[in-house]
Amino acid sequence: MEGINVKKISEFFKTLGHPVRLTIVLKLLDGKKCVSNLEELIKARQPNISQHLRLLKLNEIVDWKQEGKMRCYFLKNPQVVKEILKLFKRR
Amino acid sequence: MEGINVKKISEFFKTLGHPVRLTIVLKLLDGKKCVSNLEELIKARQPNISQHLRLLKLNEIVDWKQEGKMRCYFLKNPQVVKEILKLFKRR
DNA sequence: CCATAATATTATCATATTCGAATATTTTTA
DNA sequence: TAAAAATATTCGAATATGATAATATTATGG
Repeated sequence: MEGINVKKISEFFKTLGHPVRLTIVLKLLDGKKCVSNLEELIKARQPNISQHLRLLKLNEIVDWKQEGKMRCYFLKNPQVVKEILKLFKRR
Repeated sequence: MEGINVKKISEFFKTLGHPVRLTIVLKLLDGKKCVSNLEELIKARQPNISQHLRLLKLNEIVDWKQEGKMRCYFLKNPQVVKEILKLFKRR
């Protein structure tokens, strides 16, 4: 409890604590996707998706790489996301 | 992704995504505590702590039992909390 | 270099969350 | 049963967050 950065951890959870952001993360479990892919998969507008992606990036949940004219986002650690979701089911 | 209740999962994370609530959860890892205990351990006022405990209860993260004149809160599944925190470190 | 496709940023408004103060409720004990 | 201790609830103001529209930026192909 002493060496623990409560602020950082709670921000991490807060980041996952929004339905659109969580949906993005779940979609990315299938593999990397560029913004326009996500736009088709999620009921949200492009600027909104970009805003959420920004937060996911800030919290080190996703990263991206440029591919042609598209920016493709992917999970930094898919395994951790999978296991967190598994734990949720046992909560 | 189909059988997944995005709303419920994101609310679960959102609940953990507040520094005071996360602190409460971390304190409860040491064992059950009544509200006045938590009041001593956390820099927040009693009504505020009760408000956060209410959310933690609604999201099935904690439960309580009456002990004398005190209401003692405990984690419903400490093991899951421990493992989620462990995963955070590997994120 | 220019046009365009793809994505990001900003400003703004609406809504949600949070905290404190005041008050209510509940439980126990005198 | 009345008082006191412990906790919960309600309300309001301040702040934070979210979505949209409008605009800006960036990268690539021509």
